[in-house]
Amino acid sequence: MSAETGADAAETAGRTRRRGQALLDAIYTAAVEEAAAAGPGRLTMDAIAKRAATARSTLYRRWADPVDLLLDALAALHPVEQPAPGADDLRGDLVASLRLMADWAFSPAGRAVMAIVADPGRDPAAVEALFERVFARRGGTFTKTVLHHYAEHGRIDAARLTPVVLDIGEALVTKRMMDTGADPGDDYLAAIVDQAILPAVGLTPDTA
Amino acid sequence: MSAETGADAAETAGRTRRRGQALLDAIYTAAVEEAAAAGPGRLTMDAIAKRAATARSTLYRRWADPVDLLLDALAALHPVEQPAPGADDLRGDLVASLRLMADWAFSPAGRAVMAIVADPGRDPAAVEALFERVFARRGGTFTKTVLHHYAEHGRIDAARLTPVVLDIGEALVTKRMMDTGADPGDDYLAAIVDQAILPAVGLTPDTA
DNA sequence: ACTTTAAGATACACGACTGTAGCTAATCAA
DNA sequence: TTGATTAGCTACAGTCGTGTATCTTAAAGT
Repeated sequence: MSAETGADAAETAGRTRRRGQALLDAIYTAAVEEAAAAGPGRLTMDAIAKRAATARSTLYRRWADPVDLLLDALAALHPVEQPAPGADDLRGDLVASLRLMADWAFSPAGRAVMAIVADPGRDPAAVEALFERVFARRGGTFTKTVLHHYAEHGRIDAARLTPVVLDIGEALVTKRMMDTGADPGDDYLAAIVDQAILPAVGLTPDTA
Repeated sequence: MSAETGADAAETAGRTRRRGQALLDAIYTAAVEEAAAAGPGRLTMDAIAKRAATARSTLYRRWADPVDLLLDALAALHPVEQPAPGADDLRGDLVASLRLMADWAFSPAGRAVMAIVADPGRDPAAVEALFERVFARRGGTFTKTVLHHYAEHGRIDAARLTPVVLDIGEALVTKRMMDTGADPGDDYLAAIVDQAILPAVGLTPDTA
């Protein structure tokens, strides 16, 4: 008495029993997808468990509440790709870094993060934990990495790389996504670089 | 048989009966405050009714669900103050318009709107309705009003007032609020104007 | 092989919110 | 004053999520 007529047992769920990392990965993925789909405000242990095809008790053994779980998930998931400023192409590298950011922001993880930080009822401690655990290990923000690289090579004035300037690209991409709900196209990213970032660092698109 | 020993009846609630606009105002205020406190994801008819000191059935007579109610509330509430570009002070007017925006964004209505547009599980139709009903009647965004005013007076090149440039100020204020959770100080608003907006329209803080 | 661990599957009482219904009495318009 | 409207109250069944507590049996470790 084992297999028989049972349904096709979608991807071995139910008959085999996951443990350790495989189980964690499934739970983390489920948590982030659930957060991206419903928003952290509507995130429940129940929904995560269902999506991960596990039992609620399994979740309660490790985490006290859904947000706790979600923070672990965001920290554990594959880190965001890093911009790699390469050739002598400041403008191109900036556009590419914004492309990376937009792709990430549009992923389940990015949408979950955005919803967390925009949540009015957010727990300040949770946001702080999020920044520390998810972003701390990263060198910095997307355009920041690129801008600092070119500042070190003397292409732009390091004195102009203030916190405000380093935020321009990310801020505009974020706002665009909140306004339209869609991924900004490459044309828009290029416009951000040409019309906002480059002027702020004292360059024109031609001289970049 | 009327007053008797009843509790002090906080601000006549319970003994008098509100109708029409007075009741609507109370409900709208409660809805926005509730949304700002809990986030639209956690917004319930029950909580709104409790906060407005009315009965759920009163709400269900008019609205089908909490978001429906919230959209009406945001549309009905006092519109956002308009920036009034005045003297020949572009920089000062820009800072003032960002101050207006920050104050609004930090109000219950602003936080509710921010949470709605950042909600991953948001209903696109709701967001569209929000923009149409709440923002359409306004001339435009905060810095946009100011920038167009000075463009008409020849102070800045109208060709540079692209959608991206018109969004810079609002985007940076929004991001700052999401990052810190606090109202950006006037110093930061001035930095946004000096380091991001003015360079983008082709001016330096001195020439503004 | 045997033992230990813990995933998975129940079941349970509890609370919160839902949507509907019915009643009463306050408010308004005639 | 009279009648129509409807705010405010109460109750209800139903659903969903919560934590906790079992029990079984796979999947490790020895």
